[in-house]
Amino acid sequence: MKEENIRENVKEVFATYLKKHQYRKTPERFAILDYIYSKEGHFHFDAEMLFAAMQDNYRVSLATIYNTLDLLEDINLIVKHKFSGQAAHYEKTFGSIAHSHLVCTQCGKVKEFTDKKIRTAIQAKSFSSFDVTHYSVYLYGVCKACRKKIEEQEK
Amino acid sequence: MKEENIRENVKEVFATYLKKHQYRKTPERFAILDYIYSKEGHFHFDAEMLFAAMQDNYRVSLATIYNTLDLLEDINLIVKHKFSGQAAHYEKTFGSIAHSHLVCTQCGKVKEFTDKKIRTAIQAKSFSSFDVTHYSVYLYGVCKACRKKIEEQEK
DNA sequence: TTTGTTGCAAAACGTTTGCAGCCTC
DNA sequence: GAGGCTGCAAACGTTTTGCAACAAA
Repeated sequence: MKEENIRENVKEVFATYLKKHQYRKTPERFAILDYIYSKEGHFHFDAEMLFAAMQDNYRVSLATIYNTLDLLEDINLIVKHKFSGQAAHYEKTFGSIAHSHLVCTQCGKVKEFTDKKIRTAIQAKSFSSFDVTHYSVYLYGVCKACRKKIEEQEK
Repeated sequence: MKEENIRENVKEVFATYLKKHQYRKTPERFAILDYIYSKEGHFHFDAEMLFAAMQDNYRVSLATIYNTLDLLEDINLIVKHKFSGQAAHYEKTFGSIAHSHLVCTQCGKVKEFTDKKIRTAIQAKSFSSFDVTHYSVYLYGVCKACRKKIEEQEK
């Protein structure tokens, strides 16, 4: 699916969800969704970043951002990650391939990678008493830059 | 390795680490480590629980607990999990088989499971510019109990 | 003796909540 | 017009920090 279509499609998904639950279609909610899906690639963000970045386009309060992120998480239009840092990170899911994360325990940087074997192994798994909607894989370790720093320190 | 040996072994690992970095071997630090490794199976805990539970044996402040948990995380004697809830959860790693987590997005309950295919697929992966030390797999979804509740609500 | 570590309390941080006014339905 | 939603600020729970007293090396 093309980027453009996705951007429209997720709006529909959100609208349908809101209608079903008799929640209201407010401009704030759609502004937030659209901002997130206007970004290409694996756009990682937290609530504060979104708040700051959106000031230019459409002004919304932090409380509303949190509220809306919760709704979007409910319908799996975004995923919430809790890496080791303080703030929760979010990323859009629709139209993106399931991927895993490399998290550097030294500097906290996060990189994505995809691996077919991992994806297949996880998707093959099923449970009688649990309906899986999505998943996250985190590999922790030390990135090249931090490895170098450590080696230099040890000299 | 027997449980008893593990309990002794991790103390050595910790002691070696402390010595290497010229940190001090305080009774508080070893009391915390030993308490964690005195529990059998996949012992999940957060800082507050540990603080409360340890009062009987050896009194330590919350600040020291956080300090020590950080050190133990550094040497991978424990893993830190950040589920969607509030407080970070920890669990011991030494002597336990790598496992994945099922997280219910409704009630927040966490169950463990092991899957050889997933384990193999992840362990087979290697990176030229990243040294993996450990990993976490989370499958999100809805557990049986919550599924029932939702179905009843929809009637 | 030196200096890292502790306990305590206060501060910091991300997130949630209460409330008055607003705007969708 | 009714009631959900917003922005604001205050409150919350977890984690970190500053500091004086303490204790490991």
